[in-house]
Amino acid sequence: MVRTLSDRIVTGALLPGERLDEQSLAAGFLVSRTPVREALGQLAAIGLVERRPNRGAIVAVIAPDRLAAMFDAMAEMEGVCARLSASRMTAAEREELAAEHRASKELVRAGREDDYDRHNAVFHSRLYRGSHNDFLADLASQTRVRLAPFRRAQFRLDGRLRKSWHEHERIVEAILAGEGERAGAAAKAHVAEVSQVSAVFATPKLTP
Amino acid sequence: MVRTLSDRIVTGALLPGERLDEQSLAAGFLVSRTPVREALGQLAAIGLVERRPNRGAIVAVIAPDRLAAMFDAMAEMEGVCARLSASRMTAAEREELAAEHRASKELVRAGREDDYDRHNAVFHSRLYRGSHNDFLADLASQTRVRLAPFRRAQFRLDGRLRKSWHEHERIVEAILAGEGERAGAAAKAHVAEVSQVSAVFATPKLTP
DNA sequence: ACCCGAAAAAGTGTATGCAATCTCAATGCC
DNA sequence: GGCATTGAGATTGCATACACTTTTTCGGGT
Repeated sequence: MVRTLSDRIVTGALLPGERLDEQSLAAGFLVSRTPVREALGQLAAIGLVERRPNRGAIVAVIAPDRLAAMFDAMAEMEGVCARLSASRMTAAEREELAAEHRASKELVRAGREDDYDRHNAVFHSRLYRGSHNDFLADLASQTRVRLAPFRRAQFRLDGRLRKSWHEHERIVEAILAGEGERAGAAAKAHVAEVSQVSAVFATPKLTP
Repeated sequence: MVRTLSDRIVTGALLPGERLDEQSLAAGFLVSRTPVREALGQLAAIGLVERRPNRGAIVAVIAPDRLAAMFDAMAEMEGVCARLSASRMTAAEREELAAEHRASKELVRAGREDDYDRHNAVFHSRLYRGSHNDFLADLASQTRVRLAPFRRAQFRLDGRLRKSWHEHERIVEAILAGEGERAGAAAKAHVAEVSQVSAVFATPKLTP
């Protein structure tokens, strides 16, 4: 249930600022309000929803400043992960990363945005796991999830798909070459780019 | 109430592995089980307690591997914060940091471990805030809290107080000089040292 | 003496009910 | 006409109750 709600927020089925009424949710999930409340509590702790005392919960709406900070932090974390990946990934991990990256070129050529989005998620996940630090990887994944609502439609932008692929290319090259610093810098630059692009979508659609 | 429980875990009043019985807690706080459950849910989301379905909650007991990963990640995060602090801290922030650091020398000389512990918390907090990235600072603080139960008694060790102060010294020097890379490296080294020292206390006292 | 199994006890997960608080709108006052 | 106020409706927060799972204990058998 936490999973379901989390997905709905991440995929944009629930927009930032949208009200999360306990009763409606309870009715929707065919359970009572108690487990709903518990789920909301957990989502609030994760940071996906915001709980205002006696005033109900809403999908977390993030101030522009904080959003920028989150993207900055994300860039730093991805940089660290990429740097560590360059020195710690096994040969098998490197090959898988490279293979999937090569395969994704076809998605770019065909302009299959949704498929590339899925690939992108896997790519970044590989980067996190490649650090061989599960905690850091979890932290990075979590942050990525929290940013998802604000990064969603970026691939719709003209030429973004191709640019994203080339940025990935630089990261992969550096990792394969075992050059940690360069990989880290490339990953940081990649996220910074995404941050720029995503700023367009940052404005919440509904703020009643 | 989340705060209270969190404090008890961090300060070691509740040890890792210890059982958190909902009824007892409810009785202790003079409330019903419902709010206790909610608090436990939040603490579980933060990672301070572990919830096993139908088997109750315990204070989070962390596997040695994961603990090592957490300290590694902590080192990277502090490194990033220190690097950013070197370039972003205001003159006032730099002065406060340096002033408090200098003042703490007296605590070392007098061997006042508890006071130094408090100073240490403030010092690191300043480092996080100095990054001028609230999200990153929050992330670092949270991780620091989660590690607290395993880092608690480190200052009891012989000479650790003095060593800690000298490590801080290097960080402060680099930040005042505006040398981000050096500050980052010093902070990383500092946490790595703490990690080493804390490994001694990592073994959970009770695993029934 | 040890092990296995069943029943009781303890404890968690969920549902429901009630009190407190907030929202919103209509009304009265300036 | 605009603004504060008050009441009704709606919603959250907490307490209690019950069903279900796990654990413990006690008895019997090997």
